[in-house]
Amino acid sequence: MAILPLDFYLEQSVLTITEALLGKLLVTRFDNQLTSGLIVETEAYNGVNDKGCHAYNHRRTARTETMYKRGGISYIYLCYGIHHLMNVVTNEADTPHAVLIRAIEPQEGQKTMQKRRNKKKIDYTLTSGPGSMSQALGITTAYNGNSLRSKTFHICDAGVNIPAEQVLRRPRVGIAYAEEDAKRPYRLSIQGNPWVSKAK
DNA sequence: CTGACGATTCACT
DNA sequence: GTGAATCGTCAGC
Repeated sequence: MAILPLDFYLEQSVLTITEALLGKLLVTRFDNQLTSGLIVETEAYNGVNDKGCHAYNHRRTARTETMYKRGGISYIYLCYGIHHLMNVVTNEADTPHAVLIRAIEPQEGQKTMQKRRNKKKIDYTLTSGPGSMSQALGITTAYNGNSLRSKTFHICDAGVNIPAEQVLRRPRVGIAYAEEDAKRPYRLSIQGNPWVSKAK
């Protein structure tokens, strides 16, 4: 399967990429354990004018520096001291756009994911929600800033096409501080897919 | 140096 | 439905 080319990540509109990532395959091969899943839920963070974005108003700190790099890499940070949240950095350097990957539909390595998640049974909570998804794929802040076009960490075109009418658009949650920007329909998912995280 | 807090999840009532 | 977990980040002093 074809790893997405650099050009895919340099598109100007982060919303376009947020939609295009639905149906793509996210793959990790950490600790020699192959795990992968189809992306079913994404969220756009639209740079310096988006109050929900860590880089709002050109905020530039050690943490946000990753988002200011050229697209095609990961931006991973620790949330609530527990959860490793993974984003896809897009656009050219100095344009801090990112797409949060919120949920996947498991493909390869489901046993490994189950073990990492410490679950007795596989159910829809295995990879649903950004913290859970990262845990299942073994993604941690240790991989922050890494290329998404490497052997061990990449996104491929799985030949799955999601028609526009199957794309559900909802407001982002958990960012009340973003005020009016919190209401924007930046949270995208595949309509009817059971692996999408529960809307709050 | 200090303290408040978070792009969440889970156990428990 | 409610609250705890848990620690890096960031603004302010």
